[in-house]
Amino acid sequence: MDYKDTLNLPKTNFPMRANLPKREPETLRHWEETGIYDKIIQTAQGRPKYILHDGPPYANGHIHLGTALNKILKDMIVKSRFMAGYNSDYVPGWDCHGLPIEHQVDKELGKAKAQMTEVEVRKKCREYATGFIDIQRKEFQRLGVFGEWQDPYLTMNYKYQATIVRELGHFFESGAVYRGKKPVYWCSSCVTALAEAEVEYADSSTPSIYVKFSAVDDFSLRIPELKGEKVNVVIWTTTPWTIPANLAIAAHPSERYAAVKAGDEVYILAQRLVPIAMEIFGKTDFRVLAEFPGKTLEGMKCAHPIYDRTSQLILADFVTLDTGTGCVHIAPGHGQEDYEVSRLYNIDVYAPVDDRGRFTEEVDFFAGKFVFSANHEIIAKLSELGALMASEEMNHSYPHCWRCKKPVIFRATHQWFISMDRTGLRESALKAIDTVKWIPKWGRDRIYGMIEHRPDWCISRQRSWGVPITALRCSDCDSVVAPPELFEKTAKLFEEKGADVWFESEASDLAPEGLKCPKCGSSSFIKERDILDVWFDSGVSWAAVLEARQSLAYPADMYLEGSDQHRGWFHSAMLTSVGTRRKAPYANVLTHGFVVDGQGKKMSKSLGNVIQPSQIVDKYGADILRLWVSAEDYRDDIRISTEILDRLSEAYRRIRNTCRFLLGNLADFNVSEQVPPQDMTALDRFALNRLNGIILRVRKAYEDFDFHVVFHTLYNYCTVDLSSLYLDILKDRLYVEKGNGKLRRSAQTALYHIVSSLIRLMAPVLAFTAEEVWGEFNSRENNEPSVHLTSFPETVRGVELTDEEKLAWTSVLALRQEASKVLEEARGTKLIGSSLEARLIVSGPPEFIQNIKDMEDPEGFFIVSQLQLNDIPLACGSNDEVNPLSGVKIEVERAQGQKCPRCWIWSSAIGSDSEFPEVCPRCAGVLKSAD
RNA sequence: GGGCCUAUAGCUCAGAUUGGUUAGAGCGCACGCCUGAUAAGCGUGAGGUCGUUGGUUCAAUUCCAACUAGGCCCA
Repeated sequence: MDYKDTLNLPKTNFPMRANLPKREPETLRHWEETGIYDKIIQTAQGRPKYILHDGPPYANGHIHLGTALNKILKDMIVKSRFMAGYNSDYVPGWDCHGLPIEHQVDKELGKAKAQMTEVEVRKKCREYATGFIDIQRKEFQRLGVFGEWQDPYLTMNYKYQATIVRELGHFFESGAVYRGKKPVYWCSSCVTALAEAEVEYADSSTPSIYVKFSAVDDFSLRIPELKGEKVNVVIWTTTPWTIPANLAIAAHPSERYAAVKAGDEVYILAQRLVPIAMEIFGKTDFRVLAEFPGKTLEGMKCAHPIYDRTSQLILADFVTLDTGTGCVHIAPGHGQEDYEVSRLYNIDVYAPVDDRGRFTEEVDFFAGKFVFSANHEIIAKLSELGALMASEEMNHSYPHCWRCKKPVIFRATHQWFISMDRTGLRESALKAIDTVKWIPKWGRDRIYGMIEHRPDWCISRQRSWGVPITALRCSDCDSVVAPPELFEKTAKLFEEKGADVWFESEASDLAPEGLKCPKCGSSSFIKERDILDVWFDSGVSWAAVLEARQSLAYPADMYLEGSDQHRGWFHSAMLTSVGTRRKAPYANVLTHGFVVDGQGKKMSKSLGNVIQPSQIVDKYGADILRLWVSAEDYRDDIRISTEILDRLSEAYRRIRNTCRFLLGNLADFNVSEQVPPQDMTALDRFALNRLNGIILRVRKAYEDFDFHVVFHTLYNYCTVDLSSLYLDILKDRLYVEKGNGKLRRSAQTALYHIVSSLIRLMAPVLAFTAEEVWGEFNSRENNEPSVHLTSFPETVRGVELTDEEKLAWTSVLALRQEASKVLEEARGTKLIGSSLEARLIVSGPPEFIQNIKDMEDPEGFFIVSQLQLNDIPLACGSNDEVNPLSGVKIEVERAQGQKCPRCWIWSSAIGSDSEFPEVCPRCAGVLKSAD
């Protein structure tokens, strides 16, 4: 007869194959229909808060793996904090203003834009952003991310825009904001400022000239060899038209410079470049009078070659000696580096060029001339004045306008700044940095260095799509008029009508009643047309979101973004918060690395190694993507490849199948049938003791945000502790023993705790699968409708082990491992196939053997049919602490008797029961009791 | 070019809080077993000059430096 039907084999509806791409959307629908997130919020009422504040992704394009990684990490934190007993409401957000969107809209509009008003363009931008918010929201939700998706924060929301203006007002009020000049890319054909992203580099031919600046100061005071000589400093430039704006010459502080005499003049230039330069100048007969470090030159003055003013010598680290003379022509109004170094020396930002790229009236000889066409005239003038040492044409990469493709210029224009030092912002920010916990801790050094060295924050942009800098200027005296009432009035208007109102209204309508210029008393104003840097928008989210929403709190417990945000959002949030609230907006900052390919290279279209989240979700499922996020140590850059995903799929299947096996063996188990710990078998208690270790370890890992520890711990638990050890041993008892017998119920009690804990421990990572397992596990009990409403498991009580018991398990486990090697040898010689065909003979020291004798079912533990134990006194007399198996010998024989057709264990006692003569006594007993 | 970071088996991770005997785990791979978790389960085995080169030391994969490769941010 077939005894299979008399066994208690696993039974479950939980499918082995996940088919995640198909099943996950169903789960999502279920979550939506049951309002899972609302329930989470309700459940969390009254709990202590743990606020993870979302850094807003930019509302442009689809999500990529980096944003997916970021959102999944956040979700794992939010879910795990909820399960650890916190109220962790998550409000996702989007960054909506800014150039990339305006840029896209520009492209779509093409020439039509010229006919449109600013407000019309802004409307298009708003529509564009809204479209992508909807797309990204769906994409994020598909990943199983929970949050207030129906009420996210958007930087373009009217209320948010109002907050931006209010916070800006606070900066104005504090005196930190000023209007100054700064060079920007400027297209004189489009008559507009350009951002870095709007500039394309193309090869271009320009004149390159060497110009001498004759000394005004007496250089021999510092370099005695120059006594009585006619000294010149020689510069090199590829933009002759900036010579009229020259105000300084920069040398490298530590490089060596030489004073070279050729003919009756002395030329100063970098020592290393002397031979090349002299050849270019056509001077074959020269000698070096002196050599000195660049810093010797600091503060000396030369005469401007054309105009009646001086040009001072300064020092700058950016000076290189690849080309030119090592003496760099500095026009503070026409170059980024020139500008920065000039500020250190308090040199004016001078840019005598108008919007159309023409020299202004103040420029003698060239006024009204377009700068590029003035190049040759300037060269001619220099030559005429004897200042030109050499001139040649040169090909190099030069910035061009992305729209009209014409070469652009660098030109100082009026900009708004937040001063880093006027109100002590830098100092306060640096102090606040040390009140924050940076994870990993090098994050602190990184942001500290940036804030320590950053220039004043230029907050103005000459664009349409953003929040305007709502300041006025006096029409009569040009003073800035920006009192608190103005910001409060505009904020109120914005709340109601949005920031468009600034563009639609006249200055007179925007100015508060009775406003007068504090300088001249005029009441006629011009409104500022610049908009704010979008970093200011997202930077103040702590005010617009954390302070504004009841369910949240300021400062946040955590900001979590990629490591690039030390320069970005962490930075702007810190400055805005310190600037107006005097403290950091976050208590912890966690950073993750970037997603790179299997070789550690960054993903790029040109390398063709880009993987989209949707590809992974469609092929493997979101849970595999989530498993990937959890498996990798995100503090470094994290790799992704098909091999990695395939490995993870294997891991996923193992975890899933372990759950399936557990569920299958609990099919006939009811919680009311639990066996109390003291009545459980020793093996089951041992298993629960292991489970407790896992629970503690995993909970700690969640607390520390060590998700890869969560993954490795749970995965190893499934494979090592459960599948290959405990569950393998347990099969005999579960299948063969009496269905409702104590031995079987003891095992099931353990399995119940295990699966119940496992599901909850994995829920923050495997959000979909855990829910699926929960549905099957909980179908009889109907406690919580969702695993995501439960809490992390507590450790099981009453299964503690004494030190002696622990030691005994260690030695018995070591023996089991060794036994499997011996069994494998026997398998190799065809002595046995299945281990149940074996009889194991273990010989060893009496105390060691006693450990085995004390076991309740030693044969079952080794999964063999018979076990023979022999005491042999210890030869050397001492216990070996390191190796519990010293002096132990294991042998294998074929098991005696016959194979019981029911339990497959070999026994000599088959046939001893007259009623069931085919089976072993144990099975006979079980079969009888079943009747 | 500057700042910060990373580098352990094919893959994902441990590890040496204070340098010290054969550097661990799981997966994958190879081979075998089982066919009562079966598009599953079990076992055994082979894989690493701990990125490279120097230095400190009796001793370094572990400390230091340089270099190489890679990443982020600047220029």
